[in-house]
Amino acid sequence: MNKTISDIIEEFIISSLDDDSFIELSRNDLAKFFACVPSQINYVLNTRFTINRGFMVESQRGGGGYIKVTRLMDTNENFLKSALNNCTEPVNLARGNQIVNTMQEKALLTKNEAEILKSAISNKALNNPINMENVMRSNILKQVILQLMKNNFHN
Amino acid sequence: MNKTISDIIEEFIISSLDDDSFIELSRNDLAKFFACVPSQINYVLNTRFTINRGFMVESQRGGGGYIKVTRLMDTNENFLKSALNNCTEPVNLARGNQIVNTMQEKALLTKNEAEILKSAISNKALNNPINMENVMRSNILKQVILQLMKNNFHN
DNA sequence: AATGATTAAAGGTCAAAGATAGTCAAACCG
DNA sequence: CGGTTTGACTATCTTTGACCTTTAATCATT
Repeated sequence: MNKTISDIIEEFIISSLDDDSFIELSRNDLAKFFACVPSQINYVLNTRFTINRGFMVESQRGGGGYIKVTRLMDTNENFLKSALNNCTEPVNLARGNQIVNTMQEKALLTKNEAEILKSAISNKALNNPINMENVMRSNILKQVILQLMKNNFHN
Repeated sequence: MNKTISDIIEEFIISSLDDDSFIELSRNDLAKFFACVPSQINYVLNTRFTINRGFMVESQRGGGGYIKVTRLMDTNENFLKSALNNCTEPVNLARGNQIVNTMQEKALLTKNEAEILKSAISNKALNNPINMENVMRSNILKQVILQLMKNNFHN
């Protein structure tokens, strides 16, 4: 709704990170640009650009000082890359579920999302013998919907 | 029937929910508008906008604080049943996406979950001409992983 | 030219003030 | 009595400013 100055600064920094994996900022210049006190920048960095949210902040004081914000490519990305590699060849049910479970462990999927996905790749969803996308798709959706019903209503 | 101020606030919020599935309110502004104490708003939310009645309330304190009221369509179960019925016959891409989008609008799927699902039923995921579960599964997973990468890493 | 001292230019910390929202129990009213 | 209204007190998030620390640049001395 009503964005705070902190929200706006956050957006600015994130949008500046679009292409590069890091940027260097000047705390004072940023504060001037947004007409706020310099410590406001620290507030934004401390509350928004945490490790938990996938960022790293380094800085240097003194003349020529700077603040460097890095978007972390943590092991999650490596895992996804390797999993994607796995998918260049057929994936059986056990292996598929294992991949989904690991994604959930790594918080790349919520429990709900993992359940949705596992129902999408279940044998039930995929056991269509004929080459028909629409049929396969309807099977997948059917399974997902059944799963959602189970999640949302207890019967 | 003499309406109480609580009833009137309830009606106001519900009418604000016309098309959108949620709105964000300012507790203080609303209280001022209805010339009541702010905690009156909490009373209305606690007694009228319950899960049981098909609503969800989220909020944030402090500067830029807000109250977000989401309507959880109680016709959700009916919609799922009808969608499931749809899936007894082939579902083309447009129709499939439409179903997923509606599930998202009805808060049955988060944005993330909807994206996952749409990538799972995309033409890319399903265009395998041979009757092989494992191949289809790996295709689906591949698309989902690509989507997750897009969600989690900006490149 | 080398070195040590001083100054200027960053960024950091923390607590108070400001801005919202939440809780709970007493008072009120039908 | 049961639902509603009110307000004092509390909790949480944001903004601000005074004071602190670190580092580069400069200056003075030998």
